[in-house]
Amino acid sequence: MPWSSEQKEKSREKILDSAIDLFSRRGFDNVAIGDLMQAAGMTHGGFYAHFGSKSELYREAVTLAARKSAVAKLSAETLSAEERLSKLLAGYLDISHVQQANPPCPLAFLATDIANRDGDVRTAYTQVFRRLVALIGRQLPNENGSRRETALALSAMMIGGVAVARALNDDRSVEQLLDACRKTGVQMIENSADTKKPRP
Amino acid sequence: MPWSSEQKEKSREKILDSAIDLFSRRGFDNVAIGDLMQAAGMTHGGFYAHFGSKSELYREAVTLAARKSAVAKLSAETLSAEERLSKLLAGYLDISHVQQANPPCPLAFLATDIANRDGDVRTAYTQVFRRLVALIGRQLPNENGSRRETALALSAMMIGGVAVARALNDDRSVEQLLDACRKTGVQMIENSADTKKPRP
DNA sequence: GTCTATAGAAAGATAGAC
DNA sequence: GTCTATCTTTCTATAGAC
Repeated sequence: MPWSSEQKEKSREKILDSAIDLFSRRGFDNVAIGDLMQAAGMTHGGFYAHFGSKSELYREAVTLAARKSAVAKLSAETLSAEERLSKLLAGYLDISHVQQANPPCPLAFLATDIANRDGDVRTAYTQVFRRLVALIGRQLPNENGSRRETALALSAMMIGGVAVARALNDDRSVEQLLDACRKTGVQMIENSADTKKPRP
Repeated sequence: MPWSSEQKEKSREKILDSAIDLFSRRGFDNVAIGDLMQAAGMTHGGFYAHFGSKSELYREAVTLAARKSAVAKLSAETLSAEERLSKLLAGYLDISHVQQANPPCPLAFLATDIANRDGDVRTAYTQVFRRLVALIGRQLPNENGSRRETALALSAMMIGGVAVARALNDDRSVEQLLDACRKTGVQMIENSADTKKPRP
């Protein structure tokens, strides 16, 4: 790649990184192109050399955020299924994730924000969600046919837990919520291992 | 109440109803005062005779939405604990709720939207969340000490399920997600009834 | 209390210099 | 490719007539 193109690619990545951070933190509407570009070390005029519109950037940012999130990193590590699930639960439902210390999961940080838009961003979100469900499903024990069901419900609880925690105004409630979701998540995984039979 | 004040109260309620509907549908930033007032049958100039600012209306709308939601209505009906829980799960995680056919639950529709703001709106959201958790907790069997834990996790799953469903672009995925959350919710309630003992 | 009109600010997108 | 400057639209909030 020639030097000029290499520089362009670097700028583009900087914009995307700023976008992931700022969109997650404030939502689509509360981030101006000027904010994004300033965070990327440029001025607002240069934006359109990289992206056709703010919405287009949003779509790309959602997809990239998923690839950069702690969840994705976990999928690369060599771990047993149990370990991976347990790390996923603990890491996702952690206060540091809620406070966006780690690269955030767009599913939780942008859920209702994306519901308010149309078109490509929602398709991107849907793909990211499907991937999370599939990842969780693969780690679950497969003694019965409810793996996908458990994976879906577990995903909803994790995403909901973090999304709600971010909206709450009270630190104690946040900790209790995260803790409850972690513990219940473990139980859901254990129950998924049992074959389904009527209770004694 | 004199007639004039009575009329004012009626207008105020119309604005609040429009606010609940439109904020839930589009989020805070994508609703203009003009939209709200038009939906309420007035023009934008009259808004400030009723509310000091758009944010103030948002706070009031969140609280009122909780009181008007299907969840609140359920708490008034005379039902057994099991029936109430089962109706709550089924009604909340229903496609008609996701599509906002019923009065929507602000916890699910506004979660990340509210996380992006500060101050009073988040306090209102926190209160509404606490009330949902308390309502669910009261219906759960109390054989062990995990009622609050289950109530928190169940709330997170319900809210997350609806919030994610709203963002998804694919009807089949939405139905599967809602179905999985309903079924898993029932299991969580059943497990909560068991005393906690090591599995055989 | 509700209307029309408007002030004032912000933001998305474009133009043109370098 | 990035800059500054600007066009244009949109929106919150206010002013003043009725």
